[in-house]
Amino acid sequence: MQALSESMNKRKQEFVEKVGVFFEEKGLTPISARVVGYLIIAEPHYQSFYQLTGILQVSKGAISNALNSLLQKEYIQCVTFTGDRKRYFKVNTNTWLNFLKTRYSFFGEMRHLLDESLEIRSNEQKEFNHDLGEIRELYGVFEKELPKIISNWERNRKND
Amino acid sequence: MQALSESMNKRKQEFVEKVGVFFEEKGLTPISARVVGYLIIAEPHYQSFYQLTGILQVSKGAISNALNSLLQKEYIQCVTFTGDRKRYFKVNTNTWLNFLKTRYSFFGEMRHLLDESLEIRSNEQKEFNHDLGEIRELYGVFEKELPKIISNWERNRKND
DNA sequence: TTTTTAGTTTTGAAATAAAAGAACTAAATT
DNA sequence: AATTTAGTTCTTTTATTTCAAAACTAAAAA
Repeated sequence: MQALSESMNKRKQEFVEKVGVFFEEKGLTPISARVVGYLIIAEPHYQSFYQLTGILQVSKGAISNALNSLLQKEYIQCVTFTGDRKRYFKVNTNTWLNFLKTRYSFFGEMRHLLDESLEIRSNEQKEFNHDLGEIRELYGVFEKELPKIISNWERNRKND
Repeated sequence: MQALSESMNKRKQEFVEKVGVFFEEKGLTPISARVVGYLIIAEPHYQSFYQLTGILQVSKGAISNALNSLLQKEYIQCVTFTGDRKRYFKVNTNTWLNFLKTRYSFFGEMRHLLDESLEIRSNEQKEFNHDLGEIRELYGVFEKELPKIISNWERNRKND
């Protein structure tokens, strides 16, 4: 079992901080965001509940909530080892792919909202309606092209 | 000057509500999000401070803050008319294009964070490092392809 | 000059959210 | 059976956010 006081070097600390800010902006709580940041650079890349409370200096309750919410969002997953009761947590690399999928669902939702707005609007203000229509088009293009980029990449990946 | 009690029909109200939820998820406050929702379907597509307080039933202070924060984020812009002291607000269609640019800056930031994590990590845990590297690749591809999609669309647009 | 208009800023209340800490629980160990 | 481990859940504290209401301000109109 590692010492609770085990700490990170400056570069790692700054990295955790930076990823923390990034994912806070994306809607995670500060602690969840820092857990993700730390797990990206942790060695080994899986860390126990206990290690996380120690290295991030937060309460058990807070880590428990953070880990469970991250598990539920599939940012992380857990692994276990025979003869060790503890659960270890690591970032779910597949989910980082899913992030991209979420992002293209954003384009779809956006396109849909713009469709609906055009249905609602009269056809006065033609110029404004035209602008909305153009943007709708662009979101539609994204919606169509992004999956292609992903599946292209997936195909190349298999041929490694 | 329009009556303060002017109200929306059900469909419009639901639309405002829906866009409201959507943009709240993206980090706007409820009132800001509803302002955006309303401006998308408002006729005319520009609306005054006073009209917004009336139709959305919120205080002047709240609208003032909402409008200023939306202006700063460039979700909206204001227009004026000669002989009318009031400022009118409308959604900034250019910014909806910028949203996409913001989104591809996301891919760049993400790619950058993954680069840095690979620098920090030792080359033990080769498999995990390999996974991170692959994801980094994909984000890199997005970072490169999205601008192409946008400029393609911009080219077609001019040729209308 | 006084009043009105078109907002802004300040104040404060209410709601919500994040996290600490303590009490709890279920499984494993002794 | 008693204790330890590995967490979870509950309670409380603190901080932050969101908004209404009222006080304020600067420009325009009367």
